[in-house]
Amino acid sequence: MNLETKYWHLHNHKLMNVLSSAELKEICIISNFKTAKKGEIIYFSHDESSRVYTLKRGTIKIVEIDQKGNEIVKDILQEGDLFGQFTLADSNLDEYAVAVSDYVTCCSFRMDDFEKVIARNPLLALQYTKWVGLRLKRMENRYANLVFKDVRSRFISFLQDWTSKEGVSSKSEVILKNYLTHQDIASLICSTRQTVTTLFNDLKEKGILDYSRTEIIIKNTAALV
Amino acid sequence: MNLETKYWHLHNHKLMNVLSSAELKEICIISNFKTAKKGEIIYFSHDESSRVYTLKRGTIKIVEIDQKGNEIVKDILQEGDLFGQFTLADSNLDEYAVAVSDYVTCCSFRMDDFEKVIARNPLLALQYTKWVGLRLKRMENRYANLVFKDVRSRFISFLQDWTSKEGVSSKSEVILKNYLTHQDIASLICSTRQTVTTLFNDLKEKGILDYSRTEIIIKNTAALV
DNA sequence: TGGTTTTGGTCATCCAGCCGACATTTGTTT
DNA sequence: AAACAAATGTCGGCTGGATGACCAAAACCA
Repeated sequence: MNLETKYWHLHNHKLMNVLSSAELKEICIISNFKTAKKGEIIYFSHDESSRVYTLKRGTIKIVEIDQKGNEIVKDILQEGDLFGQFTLADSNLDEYAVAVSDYVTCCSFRMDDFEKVIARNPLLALQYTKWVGLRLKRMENRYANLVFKDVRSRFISFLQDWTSKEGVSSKSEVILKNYLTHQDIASLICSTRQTVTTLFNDLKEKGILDYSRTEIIIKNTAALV
Repeated sequence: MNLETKYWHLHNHKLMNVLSSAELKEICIISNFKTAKKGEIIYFSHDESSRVYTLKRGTIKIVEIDQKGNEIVKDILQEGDLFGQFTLADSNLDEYAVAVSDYVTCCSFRMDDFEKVIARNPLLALQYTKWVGLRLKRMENRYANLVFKDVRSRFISFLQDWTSKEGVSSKSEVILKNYLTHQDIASLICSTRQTVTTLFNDLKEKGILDYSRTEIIIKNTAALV
């Protein structure tokens, strides 16, 4: 089982199990709910004091900005994921979260409160620690990808990951609901819009996939190597 | 205070404080001590079951290897740092640790045992999570650096970080004990040996620094921008 | 329904920095 | 001290993929 898959399982089961315990409900009373439509900004790291968010529904992207205003899409998150100041450490990088789908719902609470609950609940602490550890591993993976692989390989691993997470099999094909623009994908794999477009068309010509603005159909999963 | 500095303080004070508590001593009884000379490999991620190491003395480098055998220097660690399987999650990347200085001493314990202690000591868990969180932030920083900055800027930030961590002021200069080869530095900033050499000589010509195999003298800290 | 914005498609240009190749210097071994 | 190994210097050629420019197609909106 690869790392991404593990991550998926973990955040969807283990952490959420603990998070839905009585202790967490206590937090959720003091928590805020927020809803957003496509394109709306849900959170901006400089706006407020440390908060953690859980994504209840929908898809969002986390965008990171450096001092000079350059942006990269750092992550695409789905139901069950955590975001915000969850590392308990602040940084010199800003980030914000934007709704990518409609009907995004999330719930947030103050890190202080979360910390208190953690301090009283060792199992949650352990779970949470593991969760942060996985995030670190994921990041290390991305870093290694960027260092070792060329754009084409990064693009293909990206498609593979995406497929294994959200792909829906149908006959011999796998279908992905596409809520990302070429620009988004480019940013995730650290490339440019134009290059991503070219790669898509290249794979299309080779009969490996088909795509439109709304969906991506992987026709030949095996050839995606 | 910048991220690197915070990290420095944290790992040198907060975590170590907790780690030296009674609970940790308990772990340390079942722990192994290891010593190594320059060039010796201390740990290899595939060799053994999950262990965590604390570096008691000396300097080591962590080298990461991907499936194809490519290597990058992931980190340079000093006294007080943790390494090994500390994320509680395994990965598809291998890594090993090599002594960079002589007289490296470290102590290791099984992750299982550490987990047990964490499960009984929520405060330690919190502290530990913060520590992992900092590592994550550091990694995110490196990633952003790689994406946004060119080699020259990365080289310069590297020197700045190094200086702020280990620089010794003397008159108007700052002296760094140099235990890294150009190859090591290249790998840390994701470049090549040749480029690093060129950059060193460029800064030397501009009167910003002087260097030999044993030390680096930053003559003009301000110009290092 | 027509105009405006966003996204996708294609191409020619260009350059940072990698790569290979080789020389020189420093350190280490026997 | 000779022989060897490791680290540093230097250079020219080469290329992946960024950049900018411009157009076409969808999607959105008034």
